[in-house]
Amino acid sequence: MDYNTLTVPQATILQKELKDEVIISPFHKKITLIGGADISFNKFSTTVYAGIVLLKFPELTPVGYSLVKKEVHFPYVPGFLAFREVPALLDAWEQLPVKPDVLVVDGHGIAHPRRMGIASHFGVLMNQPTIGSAKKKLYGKYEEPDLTQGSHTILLDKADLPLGTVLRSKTKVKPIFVSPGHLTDVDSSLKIIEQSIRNYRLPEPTRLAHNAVNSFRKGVLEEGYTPVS
DNA sequence: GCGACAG
DNA sequence: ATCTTGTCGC
Repeated sequence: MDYNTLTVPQATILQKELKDEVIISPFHKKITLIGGADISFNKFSTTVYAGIVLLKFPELTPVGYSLVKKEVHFPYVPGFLAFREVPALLDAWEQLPVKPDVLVVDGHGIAHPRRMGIASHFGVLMNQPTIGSAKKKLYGKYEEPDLTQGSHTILLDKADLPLGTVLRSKTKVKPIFVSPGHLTDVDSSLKIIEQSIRNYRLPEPTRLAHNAVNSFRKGVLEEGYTPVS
């Protein structure tokens, strides 16, 4: 399936089909390896730099970086981020020597109009446990959490069903939006993200992935899989 | 018709 | 998302 030639109406149909394959269930397996995925690109360019970082858990020390460059033509349309970023992430994924127990994707999971955010989309395609961690809300309603670190409220859909968590990852910073992608649920995704926060607002997996793809885009890091020495 | 709107 | 320097608040 070539996402580059899809129209938004066609992409909507695909999301509605994939939606039935998303599995929301508690994740209780022990985690020893966690991954972080993100994309970077130059404004107005069709080249995207994708990356997946592997980290030891619970230490959160980087183990390796998988970086790939790819051409994309699907535009950024709110609600359809997956059609723009998933293809490149799949390449980075296949390039990994070992797969992580759970992957944190920069974006939303089921906290989406059709419950098919990029984290759910990727998870279903790869049959892989995923969690969405976003910096802004896309869909849902919530009460602002207290300003102290760790405070959180629930992100709800129109029927008041839980979609995810609005988490104050650090004291007095804007909250982040955590939602299950695939093979995880609201509680376990929150627990895993809480254990992935260190000294910054964003969890280490996506924070390091973001740093990596930016370095890659600037030529500081090279394409391919690179183990950390 | 009017807001909202991941990256 | 990316482009950018200084500046404000704790």
